[in-house]
Amino acid sequence: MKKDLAKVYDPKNVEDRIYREWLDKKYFHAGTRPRAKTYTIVIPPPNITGQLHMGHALDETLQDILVRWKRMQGYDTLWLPGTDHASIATEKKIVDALRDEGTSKEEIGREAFLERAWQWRAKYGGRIVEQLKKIGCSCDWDRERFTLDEGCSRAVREVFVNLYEKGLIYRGKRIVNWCPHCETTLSDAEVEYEEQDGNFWHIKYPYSDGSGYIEIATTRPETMLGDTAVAVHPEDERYKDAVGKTLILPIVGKEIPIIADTYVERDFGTGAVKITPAHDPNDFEVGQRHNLPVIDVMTDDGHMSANAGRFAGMDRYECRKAIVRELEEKGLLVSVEPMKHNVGTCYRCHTSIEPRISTQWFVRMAPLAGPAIDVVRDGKIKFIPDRFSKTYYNWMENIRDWCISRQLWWGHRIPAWYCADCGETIVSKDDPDCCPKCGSKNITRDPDTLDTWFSSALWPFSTMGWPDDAEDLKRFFPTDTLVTGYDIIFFWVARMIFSSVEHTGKIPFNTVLIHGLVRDAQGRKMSKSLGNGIDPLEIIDKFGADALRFTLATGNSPGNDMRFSDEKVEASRNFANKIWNAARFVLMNLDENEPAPHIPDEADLATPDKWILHKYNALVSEVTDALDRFELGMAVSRLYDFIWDVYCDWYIELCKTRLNAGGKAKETAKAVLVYVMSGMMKLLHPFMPFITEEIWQTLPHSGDSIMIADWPTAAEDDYAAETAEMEKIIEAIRAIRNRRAEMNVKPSRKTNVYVVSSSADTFAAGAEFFKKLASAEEVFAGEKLDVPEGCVSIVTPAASVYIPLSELVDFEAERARLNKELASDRKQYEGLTARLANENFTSRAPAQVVENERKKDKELEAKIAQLEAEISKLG
RNA sequence: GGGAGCAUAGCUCAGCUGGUUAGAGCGCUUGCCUUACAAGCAAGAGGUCACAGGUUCGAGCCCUGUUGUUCCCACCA
Repeated sequence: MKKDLAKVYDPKNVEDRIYREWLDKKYFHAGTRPRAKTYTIVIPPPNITGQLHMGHALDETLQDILVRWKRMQGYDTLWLPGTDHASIATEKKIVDALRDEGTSKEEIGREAFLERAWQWRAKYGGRIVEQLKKIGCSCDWDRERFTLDEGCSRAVREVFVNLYEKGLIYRGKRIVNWCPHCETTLSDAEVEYEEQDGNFWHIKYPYSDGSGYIEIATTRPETMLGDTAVAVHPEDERYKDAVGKTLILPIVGKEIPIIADTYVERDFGTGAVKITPAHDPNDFEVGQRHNLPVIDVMTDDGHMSANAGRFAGMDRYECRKAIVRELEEKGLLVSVEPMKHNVGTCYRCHTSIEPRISTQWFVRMAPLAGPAIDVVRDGKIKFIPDRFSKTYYNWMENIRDWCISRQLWWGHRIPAWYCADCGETIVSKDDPDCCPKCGSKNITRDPDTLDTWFSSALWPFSTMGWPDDAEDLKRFFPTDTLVTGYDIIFFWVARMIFSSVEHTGKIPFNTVLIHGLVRDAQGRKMSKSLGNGIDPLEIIDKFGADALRFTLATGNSPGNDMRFSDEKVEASRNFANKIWNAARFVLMNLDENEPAPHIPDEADLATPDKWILHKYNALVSEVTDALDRFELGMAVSRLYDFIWDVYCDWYIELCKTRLNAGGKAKETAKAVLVYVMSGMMKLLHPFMPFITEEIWQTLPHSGDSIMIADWPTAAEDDYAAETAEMEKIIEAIRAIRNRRAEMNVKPSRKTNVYVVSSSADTFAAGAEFFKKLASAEEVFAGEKLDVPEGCVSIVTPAASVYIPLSELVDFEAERARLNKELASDRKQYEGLTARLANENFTSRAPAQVVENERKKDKELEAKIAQLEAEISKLG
């Protein structure tokens, strides 16, 4: 047995070695307990472009805690890992690389481009996986998946074709969110709104007949090049006679009608709205109602198109300036009103979105949303905390059709072909070689790919072999817990739910554990642009993975953000070190060939043993209950308190005398120390896997790894009486220390201790503890006792304690102190007595509560009597 | 415009279904190198639980309102 452990715990000597052992022994592998119940988590697949950031670290830590805990409870546990192809982000990396090489994706062509992307994935896609391993993730790496691998791709195609055949996927011309930088559409969820300073330009639109003008206001003057009408409210008195007349569109010079539509708000702006059907969703609808022409004045990359006439080729913002300048020159600009407004931006590159007419593929959401709402409403899927179900309902109930086609190459290519001869659209699971309608070979495949989130939406079942009736799917699907941040509910969680319900007829998971964001020490979001991100790997390097995990688990309550700072990790590191040293202490008292952890014969147990076992049993149920409720932060802080305050600060100290004494007493103390320490390590293992394994392996143990050890179960004990006795002693020791500290008595100065108490036997039996922990020379205990003159008196509910320090006693101060304590106790006693006299309280409060109050009342009564006696002794 | 969260010690936060005198970490004060640990030990100071009402025998916790703050959704050009 290895006992010469270093004084300071060094994670670097431990973590990688232990992780490798776990891997070698295949402990992460699922499916090895065929008769056990399953517990399954699928990882939220990190992007292959990604570097592990603090958000991942939190997310993975929480998942690993759950998975390790369930594994120890005997479940056949699967944590399925994998990565996401992240179409936009990855494509951008490749495009950038090509640009640096002086070429472009168009130049090298689709096939070569995809080859590059796969190379890129091979090179960098594994990086994040290695980083997950550093934090100790117990994923089943044999089942690692990728959203663009063969199986996932087959599922995507199956789903697309099924939905198309059911009429739930359609192709249509709609206003979409267009990112001019990424040059693709985005779904509504992928647009982030930012408040920006802008202007409200008021412009004159003259009547064609020369009878004056209508004033309109716009925040995007460049779009006027695509105006095809001006709309007013049908009941607006001001424009009653204008409807039906025409205006001359300034700069363009073309005639446009004035139409009436209830969409217009009379009270806003001038009450007249320019209608640009190609660049605004509302205008598009107005245009549909009034059969207006649709003129797209922009290009894919945010420049003005040929439809913009002489402005063609100009950047959209340059064009805006040019238009305003020209309006001003022509005297058509009435005013410029500065205003803040929300501008939609691309969630990847934060370029302003251009609403734009386009023919795209959409998922019809209304029929999918209903059943997806029901499974949450019926309690089949639970959000933790529950308030996020409201967020979910709100989104699902108001959802619009989902634009799923992307003008990208890296992704799942849409399985649709168009026949050049008859115009047929062919959507098929297998690539067709001719048009099934007219037989023409002249068919071309849609060039677009699908939204990345379309494939992630299938993740819980596409990774397990669906649509086949695969073994894993049968055994591990539906999964159990999904752990993710609240920022991703719409993108992913909601879409997994409706996809799974639609395609498998089952819920994808029963519980969604939502966590918040990890912020910096000032509470700011960690971001690249702010440069305030903290690299988890650096933290691991500096403090160890266990310390990082402990910090993330401790600071976290479901759904809430947390602040991260080095100081917090330091505290966690110190805790790891504390455990390490406690283990060192236990180990240095052990002999060769100690038996495996066990509880000694009850007859041999000393009071502190029964006390710690009683508290340990309570701990086991508290920790397990907290985990059952997904209160991981609660569970881990209970462990922290027990290990540090109960086991280290008290139990170890209480054992020292017996350990020195040797013999049977030592054997018993050792056994209980080992038993409780081993149990604590098991309870802590999900949170701090490395150090607990290292210590568990060093302690006597049975089995090969703490990872597959049995999760402790709380034993029934009847040690309540001994526990109460021990607490009396501890209380008295604390009181003595307190008095000595107040009087500045050095620990090295020993004094006799006299304890007068009705529980004198308890204190007599605890004499060794007073000697060891309260600087006692000799301990005298009795129900009545001859106490020397000139003692300091210390009153606890259970005892009056006297220590002869006459020369140090300031009798005036002593009297004042006792009186102060008496006053405070009396006040409390009166409150209690009043409460107990209240019929309303005694009859309505639970019996247990009343009982506790009575007990407390009696204790206080006794203590007050003692204090009064002491005061009168002082004269 | 709609919805949600937060407000507890100097700082960061716990406080589980309402039940003694509200806790922790960090910081601060005092004393200790007590043969596991100075990344430690012992003791201590510090809070009218944002504010105002209400329900209750009892409220940090439940209800109503107010203030401050953060976030999400919607997007009147």
